[in-house]
Amino acid sequence: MPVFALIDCNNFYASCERVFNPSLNTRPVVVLSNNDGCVIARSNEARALGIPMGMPWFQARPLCQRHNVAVFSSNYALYGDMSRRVMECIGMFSPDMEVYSIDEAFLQLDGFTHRHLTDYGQSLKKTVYQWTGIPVSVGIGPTKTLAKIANRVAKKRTNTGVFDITDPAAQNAVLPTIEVGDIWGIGSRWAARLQTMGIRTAADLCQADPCQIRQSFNVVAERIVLELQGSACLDLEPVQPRKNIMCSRSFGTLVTSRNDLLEAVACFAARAAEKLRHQHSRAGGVHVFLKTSRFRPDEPQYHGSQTFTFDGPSSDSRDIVRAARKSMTALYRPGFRYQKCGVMLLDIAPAASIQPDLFHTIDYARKDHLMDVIDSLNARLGKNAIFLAAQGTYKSGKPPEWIMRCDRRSQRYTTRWNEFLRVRC
DNA sequence: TCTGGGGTCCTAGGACCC
DNA sequence: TCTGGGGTCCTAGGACCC
Repeated sequence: MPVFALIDCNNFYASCERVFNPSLNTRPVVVLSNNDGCVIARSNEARALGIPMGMPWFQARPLCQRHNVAVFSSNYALYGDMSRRVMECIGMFSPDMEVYSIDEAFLQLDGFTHRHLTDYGQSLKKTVYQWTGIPVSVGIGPTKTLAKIANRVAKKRTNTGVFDITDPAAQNAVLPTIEVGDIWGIGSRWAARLQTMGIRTAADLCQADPCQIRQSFNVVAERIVLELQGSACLDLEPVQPRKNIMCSRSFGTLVTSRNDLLEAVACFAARAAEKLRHQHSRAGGVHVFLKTSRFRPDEPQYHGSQTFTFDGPSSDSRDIVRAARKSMTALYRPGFRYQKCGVMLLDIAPAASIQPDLFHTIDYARKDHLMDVIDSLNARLGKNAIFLAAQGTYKSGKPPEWIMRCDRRSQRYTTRWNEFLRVRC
């Protein structure tokens, strides 16, 4: 029988901030989304103050000021690098690992059952903390879904941060105490529908008839029932190249100017192209969208999108930026105050397997070489050491209006030479 | 004044094919 | 009066995740 462990970092973003700033250990900590829009991470103390996840910052602000909460803009350079370290450490505890998100990983521990699994979890937790400073919780179970539940229990109801739900007795004890909406894969819509069917807890869902759940919902829901019953339907997933690559941002302030939009969309397109090349793929097309703010119902609303298809697949920033600007030009209407735009790359395929058509004239070798040079310069000298002029050059000396706000970002301690932690003795 | 970003999978229905 | 059967592919929309 398989054994899965789910390792989940506790309040990951808040914990990252604390690693480099121990004075935060005694203060509630909150991290804001991109553009300082809303709360996306909270330390336990901030949770206890009743600051809900997703609360807009302008609403959370008075509460935070009253309670001396430390508030940070998102610092993805830091979180991404800390995540890499944590994952590297977790990976030493089993050859079979799936990095599930920036702060979670599954391990398969089938071969480890001769050890005491809880002890093994303890030593993992201790090692990650010692090597990275990040606290984690470990849930162990016979399926991924049960391991998720075990992790929840580990985090909320144990002092040790490790919980093993492999034993059926443990399952019988825990499942009735888990609300159906807290099960992995059951969102708010399904939870509401299940409630009306009289299914309120994980134990209720576990006892439901999988076929009937499939008929009422779909195969995904059926799998959740089976997983709760202990038959593993979900394996560890190998890392797959992305099928879609998106880059979008809300603007720092609402934008009216066509030139600003062209500059913004060029930046997003260039960033998306970098991600595309990083996974050695090419895209068949570019999708651009542009919209006004749904939170301003009093203002005229505009939602537009446009798809551009390449003659042959491309990963060349110049092609992708050109296509994005062309689409933006077609989308733009004067007289609106725009809140957000974005670029999505479509029909992504591995660069190596591109089938050129009989009359193709694209010199891939030459284009790839240029992009390699750009990417390696930026890797060596820092982000945007070299970029396309269409991305804008800050001629006026101050950043353009569309640049997102991040007034409260901490130092990028681990990825910038000039932002190292300084300690005064 | 101020409300994130980036993904995945499944299903139903329509177009189209032989 | 009477109008097949079986398949694939694509898209939009809806659900979910962190």
